[in-house]
Amino acid sequence: MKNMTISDIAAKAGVSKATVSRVLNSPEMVEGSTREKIESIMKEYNYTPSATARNLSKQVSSTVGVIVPEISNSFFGTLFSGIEEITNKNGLSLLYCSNEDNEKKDLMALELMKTQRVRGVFYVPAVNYPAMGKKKKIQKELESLGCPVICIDRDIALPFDTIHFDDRKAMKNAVISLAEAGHRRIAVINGNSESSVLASERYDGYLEGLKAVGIEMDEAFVYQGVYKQSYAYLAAKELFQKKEQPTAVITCNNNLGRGYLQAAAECGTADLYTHVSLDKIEMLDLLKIPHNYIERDSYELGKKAAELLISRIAFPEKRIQNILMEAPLIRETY
Amino acid sequence: MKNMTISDIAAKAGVSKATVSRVLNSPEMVEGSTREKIESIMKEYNYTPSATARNLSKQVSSTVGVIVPEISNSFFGTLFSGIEEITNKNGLSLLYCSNEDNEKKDLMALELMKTQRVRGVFYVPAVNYPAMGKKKKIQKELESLGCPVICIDRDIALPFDTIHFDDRKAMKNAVISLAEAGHRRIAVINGNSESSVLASERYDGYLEGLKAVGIEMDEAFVYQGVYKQSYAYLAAKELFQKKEQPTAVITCNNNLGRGYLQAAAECGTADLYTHVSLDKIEMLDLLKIPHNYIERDSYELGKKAAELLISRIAFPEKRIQNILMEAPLIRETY
DNA sequence: ACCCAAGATGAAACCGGTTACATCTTGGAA
DNA sequence: TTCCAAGATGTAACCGGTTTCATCTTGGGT
Repeated sequence: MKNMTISDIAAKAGVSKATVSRVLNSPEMVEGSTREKIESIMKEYNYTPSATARNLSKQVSSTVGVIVPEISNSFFGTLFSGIEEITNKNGLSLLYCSNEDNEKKDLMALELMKTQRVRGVFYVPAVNYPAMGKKKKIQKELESLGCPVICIDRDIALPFDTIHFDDRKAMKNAVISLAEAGHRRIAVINGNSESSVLASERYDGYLEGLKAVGIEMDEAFVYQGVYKQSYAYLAAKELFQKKEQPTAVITCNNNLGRGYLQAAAECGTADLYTHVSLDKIEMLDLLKIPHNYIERDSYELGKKAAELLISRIAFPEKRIQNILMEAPLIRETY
Repeated sequence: MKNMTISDIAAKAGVSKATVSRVLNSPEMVEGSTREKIESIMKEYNYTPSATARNLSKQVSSTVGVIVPEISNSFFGTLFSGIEEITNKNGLSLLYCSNEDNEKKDLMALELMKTQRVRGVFYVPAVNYPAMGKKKKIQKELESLGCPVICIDRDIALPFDTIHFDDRKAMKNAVISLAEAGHRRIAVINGNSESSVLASERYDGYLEGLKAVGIEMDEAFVYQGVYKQSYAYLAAKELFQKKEQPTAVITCNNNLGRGYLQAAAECGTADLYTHVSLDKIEMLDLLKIPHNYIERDSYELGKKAAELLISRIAFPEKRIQNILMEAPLIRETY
């Protein structure tokens, strides 16, 4: 059964399509009996206006785009839910595209958003942006979108609104807290801080923490690779072999935390080190396994990001905002 | 900077918009030098055609819809990724909407898909469909979408393509396997089988299993409530209090499995019963905690579902398909 | 009774593409 | 040389809405 059009409805009601359009958009302009007649015909034929046509005609879209690395990662899944809660309330639908933490996909995702002429974009940039040339390209692409962009979780220092957690501060706090508990040899397992702003923020926080408590950085305790479980697994295994051992370890995202736990469980040394994980790791609380972590509430992040976009759409000229969210340290084992 | 239109490009190139449209859609129809000129102008001004206009004009959309209960549940997050892999390859973008396992939201989601005039819909129905009236309404709504619909994970017996796991068989197998290992008192924690096809399939599988091995069903061992962690937690606590105890328990989705584990961990009785979980529970493998589960590969489910939609779009008249996927039992503790 | 403003509705242009059809070239066959 | 088919391009209608502007009623003030 083909979809009805506004002309079909107009014909059945014996009015012009302008009138039908009015009952859709400003019903108060249409005289009572006419409106009722049109409404009943719309109901009878189950008519729903086409967003495509409406968007084209109005020159604005009713959908916003979301670009994240991978939705199956619970951090981003939850972020996405938070975004949805707010956009839904504002009558915006969500167009999803992953970038798989990969620059090429990232550009394709932006291209998609552009052809779709979305109203705004939530953008978690692919994690690595080494060369400045790449960054300029992304910036150009973002600007040519012609719509507001909210950079989430990763501040790639572009002239757009951003919102993310204060990872640097959280890392610093974690180090200080560990030091206060007597730890002097604190290892860290992180992503690559030379190619990722995210990783370098975290690393800087680590260094600041060490400095604050007067501990000299020991390269043997610093692992910076990729944000993958497998990398942390290998790093942990290597740590376990060292002649001089750390007494604490900080893992810098949920995948890395899982990799560390995997290695620890395999060696039966789960509590060899005091472990602080950036991002809570699921199931540990249920299993009553004590767990220290830096809590980043990604649902809240999503909600805040969505509110930021809504306000940006309403006030396009307002100056750029950079929102920093607190990520508290939750201590259970030391 | 406003977006360029096809007319702008045509004007700059000194040709008609038809010609520009041709270099976009069938470049071979355009003479070499003309095409190159147009292409270079498009590149220079970073022109990207509007999908909105194209969709309206072509009378087909390039996006497909996905309706799932909640994306933050890893089962659905992974399902979504699987869908994306295939739709991406086929040049389709994804419009997301959650239904929160709630009928009202479900109808709103379908309405959204209709106004967006999507090319097809992946639909995981809200879990409960008690009254036949509600079902008819959903069916009417689905039909009025005017596009292919793939019902995923939950077969609500409507005339659309479906794909889901053979939960009934998997449950039956699990019971038989437990019985063969000597278990006679096998409890089950499930959703409400009177209001959900999903839950009733699982319950029926459980009953078939009992029957196959000649065990009489004992109501004291059957818990059917809602698919929430908190429900399984309470159910498990209650089981633990019983004078006559089961020796094994089957939990019928990942939330219920988690709730059971939570209760068990709290009582320090993690291995009091042999536990089989429908759906693998994350982290247990990493932590080297042995775990029996019915494995449902939701990434694969998503890919298969997407292939089904692609083929349905290509062959609208092909007869309806109902695909059943195997869900193997993974045994580790008995 | 007259006039005008306000209210209801319609006509038509427009949004940015696609496409059927018309027109104009051009080159090769006869 | 003539003629026609094939190839290149343009014209204009169309997709399904929205919106400006014009037209037509109607009722109240004087």
